[in-house]
Amino acid sequence: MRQSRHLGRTLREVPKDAQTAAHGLMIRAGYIRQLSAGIYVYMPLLLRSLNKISQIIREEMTRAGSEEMLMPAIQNKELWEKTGRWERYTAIDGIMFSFQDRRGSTVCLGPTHEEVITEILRQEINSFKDLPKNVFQIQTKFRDEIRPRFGLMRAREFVMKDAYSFDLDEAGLDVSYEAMRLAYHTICERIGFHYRAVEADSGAIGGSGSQEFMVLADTGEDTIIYCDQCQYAANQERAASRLEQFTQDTEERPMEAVLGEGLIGVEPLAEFLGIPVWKTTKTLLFEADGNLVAVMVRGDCDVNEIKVANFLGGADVKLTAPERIKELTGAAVGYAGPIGLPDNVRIIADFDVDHRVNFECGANQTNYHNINVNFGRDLPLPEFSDFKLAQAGHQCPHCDGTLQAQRGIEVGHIFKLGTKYSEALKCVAPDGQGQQPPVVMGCYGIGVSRMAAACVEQNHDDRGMIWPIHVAPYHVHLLCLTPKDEAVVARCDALYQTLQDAGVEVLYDDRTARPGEKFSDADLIGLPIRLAISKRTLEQDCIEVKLRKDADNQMLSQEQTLALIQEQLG
RNA sequence: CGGGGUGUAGCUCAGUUUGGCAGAGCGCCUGGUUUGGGACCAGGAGGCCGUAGGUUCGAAUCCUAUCACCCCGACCA
Repeated sequence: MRQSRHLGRTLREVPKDAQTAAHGLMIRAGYIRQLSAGIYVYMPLLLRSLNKISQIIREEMTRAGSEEMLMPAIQNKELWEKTGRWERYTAIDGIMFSFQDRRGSTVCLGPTHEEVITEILRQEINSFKDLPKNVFQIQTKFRDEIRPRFGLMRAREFVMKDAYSFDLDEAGLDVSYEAMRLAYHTICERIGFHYRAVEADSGAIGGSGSQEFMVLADTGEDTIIYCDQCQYAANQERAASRLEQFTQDTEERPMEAVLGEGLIGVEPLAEFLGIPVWKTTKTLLFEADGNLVAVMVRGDCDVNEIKVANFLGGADVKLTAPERIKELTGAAVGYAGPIGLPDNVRIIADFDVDHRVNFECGANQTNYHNINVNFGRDLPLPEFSDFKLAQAGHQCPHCDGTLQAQRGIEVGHIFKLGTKYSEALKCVAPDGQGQQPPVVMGCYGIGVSRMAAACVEQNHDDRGMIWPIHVAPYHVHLLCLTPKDEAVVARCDALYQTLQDAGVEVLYDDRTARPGEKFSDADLIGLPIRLAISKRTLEQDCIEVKLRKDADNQMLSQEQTLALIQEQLG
């Protein structure tokens, strides 16, 4: 492509809307233009990268036995009502765009396609012999995100690959899931990501097992918890951890309420009371689908709200408002405790709250703290489960290692869905013996446009992008540095043709700009191989070659240049 | 949804407090000098000041409404 004809000019100044370095680079380099909040135009350079990422995904999905199809973006309300998700996605979460058509029917723009594909499979499957099936599509998805962010990273309209597997039983699902898992690893490796697969929470979509594929980047919206000794890695939403255990007092002391004014936070509290922080207890009040729940965790921990929600059967869990806390506890916020709460408050506690002798907790009275509290004597045993947020520094749940934390961008997520959708939509596989069991489903998503954003996020410097060659918009950026010199132009034109004939994708900067501007634009656009030709290189009968990721350039003959390009493409 | 902020030239922003000719830098166009990391000189084009209404002799500026975008929070396959 001749750059003089290319659409997508570069900007010298960073647009004010840029929220991350990579987001700013995408705008400055002419890859994206914003149309409205979270809605972007994919300019020619970006589209080429998206197509390459899509092609890699397409090849690996096909290789793994999935078949490509394409479903409509517009879906009808009735289908979503059958699975009970209409209300959740529109009224409660408000994430789905919906509107009325000419005839007054309510329709939506698909944020995901479980309903549609399950409905289709219901029609297509007549026997257990028709299974398994696995299909995928690469398509624009619509989600009215509450807070679009970071350009393509969290957009309201975006490109997604979604795949769905249909099996006779759990064992079949395991096979399908494993094939997808391996394909996802291959896809990430081919694109060139520095990434990690982690255990994940399956969230509102439902189901049992799930893993996320996380591209490692400090600007990622998710936190990954991983072990420094074994292979354990999980999204912080899901991660388990063990806490350091301490020697307990040998005898129980009498409980008492201690006055300690204005103590904010567990450290000052522990210091004031003369006890270790691990003896303190945080009690947080939540409303779960309207029911009150008090959650206790050890003072040196935080509550993982997702674990609480899962424990309560997928309830909508929210921290209780301060005014309500005052009503319930009779104390200012910060003094809630398990003793003396109203009867309608269900008390649940993290495992590590237990097995402590003479611990502290809030007294439900402003400025008062109960010390030397003991389960069984001062209050009944609450329901125990895992409610704490795993943090760096905690111990690994599987070995003696210490957990570490790192930020990640979720580019892929694979789920074992089970029969939630097939049951709701009656997608069954007659077994020939009179039974009609629902098919067992899996679903597998990849954020295609998010992958492009993650790629830039992970590969850039202060001057611009540094694309991995297999997803770069073009392989080579050819710069004609002296566009007024006919001999130089002729040489560039010839090389441009030669490269294209050899199957090399070239962006040819034939503009009448000064060399400095061309170098800056080349750095910004970030194509992996830069070739420069000028009067100077012509005199030496060679080409100046520079890899975007390297600091130095080299003068090579045309043969050497072609060889180097082939080597890079290999 | 709650709190805050911003809408003025293609981009980044002054000007609004205290009403009085519509501004700067970058970019763009023309001519000239330059020519390997966004060069210099001279000249030029370009804005219904987000939109609608109001106050006023006079509104980018004050008032009201409204729309859009951004940030923080809540929330979020």
